[in-house]
Formats: sequence, C-alpha cells, structure tokens
Amino acid sequence: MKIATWNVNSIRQRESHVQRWLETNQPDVLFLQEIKCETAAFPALAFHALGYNADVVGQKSYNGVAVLGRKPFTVIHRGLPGLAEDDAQARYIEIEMDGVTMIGIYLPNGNSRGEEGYAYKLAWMDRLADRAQALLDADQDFVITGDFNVCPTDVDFAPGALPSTDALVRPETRDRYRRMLWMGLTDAVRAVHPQGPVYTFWDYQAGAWQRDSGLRIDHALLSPVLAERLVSAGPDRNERDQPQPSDHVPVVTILA
DNA sequence: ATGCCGGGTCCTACCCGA
Repeated sequence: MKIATWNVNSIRQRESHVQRWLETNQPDVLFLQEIKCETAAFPALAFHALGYNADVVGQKSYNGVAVLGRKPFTVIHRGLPGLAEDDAQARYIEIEMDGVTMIGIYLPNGNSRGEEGYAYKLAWMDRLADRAQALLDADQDFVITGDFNVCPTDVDFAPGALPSTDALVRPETRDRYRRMLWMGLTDAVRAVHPQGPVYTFWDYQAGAWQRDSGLRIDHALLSPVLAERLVSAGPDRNERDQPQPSDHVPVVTILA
C-alpha cells in the first residue's frame, strides 16, 4: 500500500506535475493540499483518465484539500470533527479504503493574524488529537498525512531557516505534535530515517533549494498496527528540481 | 531577515504562505 501526500501550491498551476507524478509513481492514494480552488474547478477528469477517483474539499483562493485513489474508497468526513460549525477553511478530508482510515490534512500555518491566528492553529491541533484518540479507542487502523506545518525538532529545519518565534517551531506547537506521538502514533519518516535532516519543503526565495535550506513539515503518522507494516517513508526530492515546482515535494509512505 | 518568490484576486496592489 503506497500512500502519498503533496502540498501542490495550486492544483491549476501543478496539474501536469501531478499527472506525471501519478504515472511514474502509481500510488494507491495521493492526498493533495493547497489546491487553492473551489471544488468545481478541480481537474478531476484529468486524474480519472489515469485511473484515479477524486474527492475534493475546495475553497476559493486559499487552502483546499483533495484525495485521489485508484481503489474504491468511502468519504467519512470533509472537515475536522469538533471544529466550530461555521469553520469554512478547507483543510481536512477523511476516507476509508480497504478497512484503513486515511486522513489528509493541511494544518494551519499559524503565523498570520497574530495570536488569534496562532490560537486557531493550536485549537485545530487539539481537535486533530481528539480525532486520533477516538480512532485509537475504536481500534481503527489509520494514517494521518499531509502538511502539518510543524517542525517537530531542531533537526527538522535548516540552521537559520526559521526564527525561534515561528509558529512552526513554537513550544506549544511541538507539545501538541509530541502529544500525538505519546498517544502511540509513529512518525513514519522519522522511524525510517532516525537521524539527520529529511526536508520536505524549500522556500522559493533566497536560493533555499540550492542551499538545501529546507524544513521537514509534511508528515505521516501511523496508528500502532499500521506502524508494524511500515516499509519505507520519505520525500521525493526530485520533484523540487522540476520546472515551476511546488515549494513542497511529495512524501511517500509504503506499508506492507 | 523575512516577503528576495510565487500563488491567489475586486486586474493591480495587496494578501498569504513557512
């Protein structure tokens, strides 16, 4: 089972990249983030032609998530359970495929809109942990993958790439990520690569890619039984060298 | 030291990302 995630920074700008990547890599599931379009504008037919069914949680201009699957799947949630009813940000999609719950997320960045924006990020992380706990309590196998906007440790960002006050590294952010690990979830990329940098994002500016000044912010968390099936997990760095790339690369998790 | 890049949109100056 090959499960991938990719923040594409606009699906309209990256449609051909995703098509090529699907043809080359043939994942069972690909979660997309920052599609930056409304649901009706998502190019579902282009991916259907490659054998993938799509489900989309779109939003005008910002955010937006989707899932592409080449096996039948059922959509369980198109928003994070427990958030306010009027929350309109398209950041969460949950499906079930072959008895496994798969969740794709675009976790709030938390650097805009001051402390109110940061509080929204923390509340979002609290609700995500609640959802994970509910699935653990139900003995349901699951993976949560996507753009977490969290650098879990100081190894997960290049020296100088972020100030210590950034919402990606603030202690309250890391506390909440670590809490999900303490619940029994496995950080798949870190489990496969226990030491050293494994970046998944490089800023467009200041030659960040050329200097390998990156961040590890795209993750896959596995429930305990799925963690025992972990074969490999890591970023596809080749994609950052393509013309007009996203600033994130795909992260691929393979389960036996 | 963030807004140098690169998306978005009230089409063009401004918001947002990490």
